[in-house]
Amino acid sequence: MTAPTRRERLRTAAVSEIKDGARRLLVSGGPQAISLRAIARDMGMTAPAIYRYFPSLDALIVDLAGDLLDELREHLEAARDAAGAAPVAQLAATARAFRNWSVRHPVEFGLVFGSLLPGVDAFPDNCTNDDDPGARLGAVFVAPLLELWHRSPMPMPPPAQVDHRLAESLGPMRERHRELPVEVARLMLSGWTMLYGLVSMEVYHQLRWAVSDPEALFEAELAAFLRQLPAEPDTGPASATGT
Amino acid sequence: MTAPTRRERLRTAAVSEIKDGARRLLVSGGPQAISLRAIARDMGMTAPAIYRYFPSLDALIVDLAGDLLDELREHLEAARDAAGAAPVAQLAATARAFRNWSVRHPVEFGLVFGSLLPGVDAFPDNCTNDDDPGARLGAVFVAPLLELWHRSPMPMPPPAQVDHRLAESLGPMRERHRELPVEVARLMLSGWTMLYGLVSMEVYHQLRWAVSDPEALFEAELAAFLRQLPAEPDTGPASATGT
DNA sequence: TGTAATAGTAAACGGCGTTCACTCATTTGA
DNA sequence: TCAAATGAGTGAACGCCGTTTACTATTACA
Repeated sequence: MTAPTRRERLRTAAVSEIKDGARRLLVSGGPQAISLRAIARDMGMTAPAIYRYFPSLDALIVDLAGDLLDELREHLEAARDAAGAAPVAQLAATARAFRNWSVRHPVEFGLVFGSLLPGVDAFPDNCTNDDDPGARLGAVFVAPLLELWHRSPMPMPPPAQVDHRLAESLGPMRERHRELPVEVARLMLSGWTMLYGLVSMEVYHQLRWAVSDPEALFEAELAAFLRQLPAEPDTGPASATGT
Repeated sequence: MTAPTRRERLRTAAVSEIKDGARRLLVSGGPQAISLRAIARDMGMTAPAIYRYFPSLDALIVDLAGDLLDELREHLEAARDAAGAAPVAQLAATARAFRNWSVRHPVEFGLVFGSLLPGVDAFPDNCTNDDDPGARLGAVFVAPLLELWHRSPMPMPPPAQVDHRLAESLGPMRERHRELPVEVARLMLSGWTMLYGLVSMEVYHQLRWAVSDPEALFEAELAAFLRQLPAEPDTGPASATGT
């Protein structure tokens, strides 16, 4: 069970070579440019050979999208872990990392988050599945917010102020993260919406009519969001979110 | 100059028949399903004939996207005009109309706002061109906000609180709408980002992990945004935003 | 009435996803 | 050890696709 057989090694190597080729095509020519024949050509193979590894082109693209999502999540987690123990600093670092990756990988961003994937309804309707792109990324943001809440739950708006209908609607999220207060859930979703919207518009060049420096807008909105959070109690002398 | 010639009538009829076919294919099978051959087949023609009307498939799709954007804008303007004269009610109606159209036309939404269009960098980089999708829609929201400001400019945060770098970055937007105060610009962008992000995620099914009733979240965020605005001074007896 | 522009066709080129029948090397098990 | 089974890869073919080219009617106009 431990050592992969020779066949298995070759197989995984082929799979990743296929995905590498697909990503290269994606980056250079957009999602439309991904073609089995081109991938096979780059590998010195014929197109039907790829069907030994993926049942269809769409399946390959969905698989690639999943990999990209993992890559993004690891990027975020690395930034969070490098930001120290203060939840607010972690949140800021994660948000900045999300923007950085997206701006640097616009086509990949479009594949993961943009429109409904080529194969009609791609990312499945698993309401309660961890494979959801939003869910897996959301979790990275939920953790620091939740810790912040545990440290000083005061300054959040009281539950009564959260609309009853909204509170009921937050069910799926609070099932996933047990003991997540409604106010924290609402705050998290509000911040995530802002982040997602801002980065989407920047990546798709839909902010150029309004703003010449998208990073300035991003930093302003990020600061406005962090201002809603309680100050950290025990971080020590200078809680630099700095620069 | 006034009456279009017979040829012109036939031509515009053919153009709109082509676009109708393209949209039908778009709705039923996504952007990938739009093909010149299928359109021509539906029209009882051959594919090359379409080249008399559009220089390429990509050009046709870009043109269609422009039409969809106009349709959306007219939908918003109709909702705004039906909401009475109160700017806050107009804003609320416009935002709800944006969500309604998008949810009812998810594929069209994806074509207009999603990812970078099929033909690489589709919507051109006209920083100062009115054809920008964000710009044309943004204008619908700017007007009521600006009028609200003129009625009672008090409750906005003072200009000093708006970051200097952000203020400079808002140049393009403020050139387009003359005499638009920085605070109003910032508030408008903040609301538009929220609206765009929320609707995008709902349309692309990226909220299902968190929320069972997206409309509840939408209404909550909309209410939170409107709460930032000053109360209207002179609307009369009951300024019902109601139902 | 004759000429120029216009709308359309048929055929062809190259590219695409996918299927099918086939070969060949590798692994497996008696 | 040797035969059977499995896996990887090929080549040909089918039916799509966008686009170009040469060609034919039809319409508009002077």
